[in-house]
Amino acid sequence: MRITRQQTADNRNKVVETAEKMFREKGFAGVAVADFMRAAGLTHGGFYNHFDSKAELEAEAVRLACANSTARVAKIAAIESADTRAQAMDRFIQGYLSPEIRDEKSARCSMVAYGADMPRQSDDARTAYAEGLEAYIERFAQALTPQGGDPADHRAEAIRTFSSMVGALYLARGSRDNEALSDEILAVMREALSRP
Amino acid sequence: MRITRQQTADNRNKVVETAEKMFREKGFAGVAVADFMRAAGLTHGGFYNHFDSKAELEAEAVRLACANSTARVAKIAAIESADTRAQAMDRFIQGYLSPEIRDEKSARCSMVAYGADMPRQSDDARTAYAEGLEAYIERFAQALTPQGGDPADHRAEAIRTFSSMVGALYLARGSRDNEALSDEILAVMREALSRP
DNA sequence: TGTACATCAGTGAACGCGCGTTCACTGATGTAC
DNA sequence: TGTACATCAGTGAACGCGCGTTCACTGATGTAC
Repeated sequence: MRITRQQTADNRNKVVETAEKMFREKGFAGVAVADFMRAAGLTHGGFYNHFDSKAELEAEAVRLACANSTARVAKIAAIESADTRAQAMDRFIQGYLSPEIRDEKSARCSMVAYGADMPRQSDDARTAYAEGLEAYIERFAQALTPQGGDPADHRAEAIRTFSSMVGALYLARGSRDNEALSDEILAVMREALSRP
Repeated sequence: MRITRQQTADNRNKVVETAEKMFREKGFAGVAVADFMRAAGLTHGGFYNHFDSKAELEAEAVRLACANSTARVAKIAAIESADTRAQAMDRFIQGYLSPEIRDEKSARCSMVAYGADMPRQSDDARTAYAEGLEAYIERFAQALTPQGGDPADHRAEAIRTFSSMVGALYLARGSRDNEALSDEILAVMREALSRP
């Protein structure tokens, strides 16, 4: 039963978006082709009309996830007023380190979600991650730059800040069984990174 | 062919140690029972004389890895002279953030190696990780404490420092395809965390 | 201390399951005229 | 615009492989006497 070109394109997007979210929750190996196809409202056989292999989709999922994360920071970087921008950035960082974000099943941050698997992923996926991180840090630096400043001067600050955030969220997510410790890590880092 | 009790115990240890190292390189799912048994010089059938399941071994691997990592920091914390201790800690941190450690196939730091998989591991493994991290941070705080100081006062500093280290190593390992970026992240954090 | 038997760690074939991928088929869309 | 046929996305059964786990067997060690 052939469908319209539009429907075909929509289906493909739906598959990528659905799989991407599931990968962030259960990892690449934890989600079968049949799983995300079913979740996208399709059957597994048709997958290969859109992709050569599951690995190809995984790379595309990384690209999409990085683009989404970068877009979120870019939105902050685009704020005109330096004060408003700094406030938005502070909210972003404090939110990033909140128990709510930690407790989401699908790791919200693509860099946290996918970093661990990169050494075992395809060249394509690894390149997507590395390029995505570069773009992300660049936007992050812009978002941290005061009115009229040069983002290049704030790149090291972006790296320091974002590394701390990633490490804290990573450890907090990994040690959720010890709630006191996990909460403590987040609280210490929220305080350390709060921008008064 | 029955073997001596000593040999039995040795074999079991060999299996745990071998598997633990392989898990850090390829992840739990990336190493089959037959793989690590062969690497340990045995055949796969005998595995179940020592463990109920692969999951049980995974939990034991996490326990061992955390104990090893904590022991390394404990060794520094045990140094009497505050100056020597501070120097050792500085070397440890600078080494942790070196390209050499990043480029090792098996992530050296247990917390980095296993954190990402914890949300999908058994209760047993998750508890081992969470308890291991608590012990690690406690030792880390001791190692950072100057002569006669109270480690409790340095716990927040330990969390800040270690979170930064973990985030930087994690991102650097994930973005190795972009060598300039990966090196830059490590360099920025070595500088930020150097203790003059 | 010596003997006879029970124990049990190691072996490797086999089982069953899940997964990625293939394939023949369907039928509505897209296109040539 | 209407008709006839080709295309191709979707379907679901089937294939082949790898993996965790089981099992019958082996034979040296451990133990009871």
